[in-house]
Amino acid sequence: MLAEHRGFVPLNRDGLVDRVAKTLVDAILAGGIPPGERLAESTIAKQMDLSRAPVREALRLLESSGLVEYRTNRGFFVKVVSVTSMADLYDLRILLETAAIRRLTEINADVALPALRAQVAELHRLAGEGDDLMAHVSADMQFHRLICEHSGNQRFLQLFDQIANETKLGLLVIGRLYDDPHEMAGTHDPIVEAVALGDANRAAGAIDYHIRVAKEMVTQHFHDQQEGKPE
Amino acid sequence: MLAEHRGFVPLNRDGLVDRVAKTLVDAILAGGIPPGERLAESTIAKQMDLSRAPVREALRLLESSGLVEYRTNRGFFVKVVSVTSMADLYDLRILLETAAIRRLTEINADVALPALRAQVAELHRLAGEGDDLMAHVSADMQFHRLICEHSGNQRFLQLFDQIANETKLGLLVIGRLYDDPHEMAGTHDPIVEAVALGDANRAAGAIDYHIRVAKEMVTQHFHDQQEGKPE
DNA sequence: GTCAAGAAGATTGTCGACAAACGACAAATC
DNA sequence: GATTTGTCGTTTGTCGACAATCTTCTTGAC
Repeated sequence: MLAEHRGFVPLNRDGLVDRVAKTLVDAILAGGIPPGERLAESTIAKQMDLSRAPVREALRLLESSGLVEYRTNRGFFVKVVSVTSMADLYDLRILLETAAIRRLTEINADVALPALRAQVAELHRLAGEGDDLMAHVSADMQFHRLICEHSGNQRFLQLFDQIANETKLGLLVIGRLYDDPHEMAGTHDPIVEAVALGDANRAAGAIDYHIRVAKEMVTQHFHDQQEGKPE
Repeated sequence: MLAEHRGFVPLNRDGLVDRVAKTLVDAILAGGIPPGERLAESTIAKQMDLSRAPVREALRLLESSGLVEYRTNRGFFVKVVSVTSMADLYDLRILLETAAIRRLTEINADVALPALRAQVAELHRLAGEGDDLMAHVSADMQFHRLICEHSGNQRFLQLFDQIANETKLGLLVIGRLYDDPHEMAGTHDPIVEAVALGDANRAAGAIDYHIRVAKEMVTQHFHDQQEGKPE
């Protein structure tokens, strides 16, 4: 009953809001909609050939995952990522993931270890494959998600999912962190090894270091960019 | 109850969704709507004398603060608090607040200390005042909120606000944790003292202990209740 | 008496329309 | 010329109606 002409229209009636949200997330993360850009409800609705109601709800969803900002009577905007917001985000991730991997190592290592190893293998496979930035970032995040998933605390995973998209956005705004994707994949090895040894402290230290390095690179890139174009 | 039709103040229509949300939060936390209860949009809309649209948005807001659960095609329900969800929540709070108070002590103690002291004084004042459970819980949470607020990481505060209402809901479902409200107020003293000394480790240890004790009491209460009525 | 299929009722999902608010630009005032 | 005021087009805010879906109750077969 709904026409499927235009653009990238998802068209099963089931879970429409979720599909609209996903479409928007993909568009934002693909760089199709730059940070700061306004997201007019009627424009999106027209493009997807549906009414504003589901679009509005989808945008509210994106808001709670931090990709989008809402201002009363002004509408939704793609969130602008600043160096401090990214630094704060990485500090939170350090908290979350060190705690998660501690628990994982202590109570769930045998189940989690194969999954982590498989994901690292996937990272190396992708590294040999090509240089699809989005794919590398997603696979990296999936590794970190696995850690939260197997932490035994559902809320850890929930929190991770809440901040994952924003992290991705930050990484994609920056571009490439590592010149060699194999090097990036390799930075995960010490974490897995520590888990394999059953050494929770070492695992926590390894992931702390891993994320801390990433944070430094990210903040460095931001400073470079700001100097590059001081507007 | 609401829907100010009398008088001439229809200009105050600004932030309607927020006001609806607040009304609902108050109702839930006051126990007016028990956990598991369905929140029918049209019923609420009728009671507040407005249409379903703003009600729906308000409910989505509550969802992101964890007070309410949404199921596709079934609607919104007041979230049922379980012993594991509460335990997970308290573990997350331990993570968050130990880190927050570390940072506070190291970089912001002089500004934060007066605020913390004032809040403890307020706790004691309320303890002498009477036994309004909701007031005690709110004042307690405000103390913990101050810690996140002065942590220097905006995201810590954001996360705290996200889980604060759910914590309150859990506490109110249980009822009273401490027999003597003065005792409850007193448990905050070691935290403030450690901050005053500028000892971040000690402060972190103090709040870790503080929250851990609360967690034990909460889980204990839940187990007692479940035994009481095994359904 | 139990169970399944289906009708009836209630609730959510989506829509198009209108009202209110905002932002930009033109006109008026000093 | 600078500031204020007025107007207009665009976008969000809210609404009532209808379609799709779920729940409950009825009915009938076994």
